Amino acid sequence: MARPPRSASVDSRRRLFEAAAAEFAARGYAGANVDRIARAARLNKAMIYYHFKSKAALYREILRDMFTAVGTRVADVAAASCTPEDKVRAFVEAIAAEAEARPHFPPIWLREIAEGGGHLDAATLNYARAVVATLGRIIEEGCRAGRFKPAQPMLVHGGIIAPLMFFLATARVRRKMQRAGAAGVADIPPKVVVAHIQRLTLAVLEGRIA
Amino acid sequence: MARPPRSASVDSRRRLFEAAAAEFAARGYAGANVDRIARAARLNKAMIYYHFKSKAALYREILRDMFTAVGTRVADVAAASCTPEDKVRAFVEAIAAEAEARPHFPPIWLREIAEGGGHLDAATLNYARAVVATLGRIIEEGCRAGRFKPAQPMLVHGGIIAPLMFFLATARVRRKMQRAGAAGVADIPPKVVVAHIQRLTLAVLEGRIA
DNA sequence: GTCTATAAATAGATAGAC
DNA sequence: GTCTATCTATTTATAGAC
Repeated sequence: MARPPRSASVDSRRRLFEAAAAEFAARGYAGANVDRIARAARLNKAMIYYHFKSKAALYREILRDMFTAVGTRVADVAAASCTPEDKVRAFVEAIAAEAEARPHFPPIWLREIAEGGGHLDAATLNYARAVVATLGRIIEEGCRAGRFKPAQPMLVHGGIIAPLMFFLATARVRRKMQRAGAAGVADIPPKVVVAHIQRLTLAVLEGRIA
Repeated sequence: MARPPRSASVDSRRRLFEAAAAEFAARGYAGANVDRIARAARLNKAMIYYHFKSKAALYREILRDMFTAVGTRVADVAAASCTPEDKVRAFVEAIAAEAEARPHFPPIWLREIAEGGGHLDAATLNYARAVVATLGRIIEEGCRAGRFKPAQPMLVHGGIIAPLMFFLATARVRRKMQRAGAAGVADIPPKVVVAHIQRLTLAVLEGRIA
């Protein structure tokens, strides 16, 4: 006996959300086309305006989803009871995991950086801010424990997310370059990148790179 | 006695090029508006089509200018006669210098990454490829001299340009976050970032981060 | 070389039927 | 909730005068 089907609209809303995320990732906010989004979701334009207020509102919802997911996840990391070193590793791992769960995440994040955060409303900007602040607290804790040297949280944060987003977002271009003849450019598994960034970050925090 | 004025069109072409670079950096390819570009250059739309074939061709020319500038500059670095360590430092410095000379450079580069290099024609893609290859040769040289451990050129390259573009491109967002209350987020001078990345890269190549 | 005016296409948003 | 049809604004691109 089949379970009573949930309202079809819940599903169509989710399909539109997914399709929109993919479209915004591939073409950016301005380049995205609501008609194409609707068709990718096997629906039509009008349904976007039924479920969302506008193209801009739809985009903001995707941004909020992204940044709140990362924000709450790293907050959990900071609250855990383990060494500062493990928290740093978990911090990197957490961002990578959220990014891998959402393939559209890295391109959209990169674009928002390029845009100067023009599409971020105050609340979402706050979540982005909180991520850096969380890392700052982990660093402080490590300093108090005598394991880390003091460091600018923003500098460390950039050192983590920039290469992470770069490698996750460039998988496609790198394959393109590989086909064009560059050797050993494409086959760098995410695991390797994450491990590399974890080691790098700890080396910085422990003052081993001067 | 005034020098005979060069043809006015040379100047108007350059003005359009500059205005276009700024527009593409701020809004991306799709978000850019040829009318706005023309007005920013104190000219009109028709002049864009007089000097350039199309919006797409204009954009491609900006990309080519960017990547050829970096490509030839790092080629000089690799050809210099100095230690591999100094070449690595100069490599980072060279990219930073070209990026600082063109404020539109980091945002556009970030967007191209996000886009998967969709706007890069074969020739320009080749220049991007050449930059990585050049770094690869510097690494090899260091390995032969027994100073570097073998490393994936692409991994090292990403570790350089990702944080570099990130910090140069985020100056604006970071100021926005600072105004919203985050402390010590905005005031990281480019010099500090470059020095940090130079040390980081050398630590990786010398096998000091494992 | 530079301009105005306009053609032609595209895309965000809504009305209204079912 | 979902669709078709359409309105309206925007925008790339060109024609043609000066």
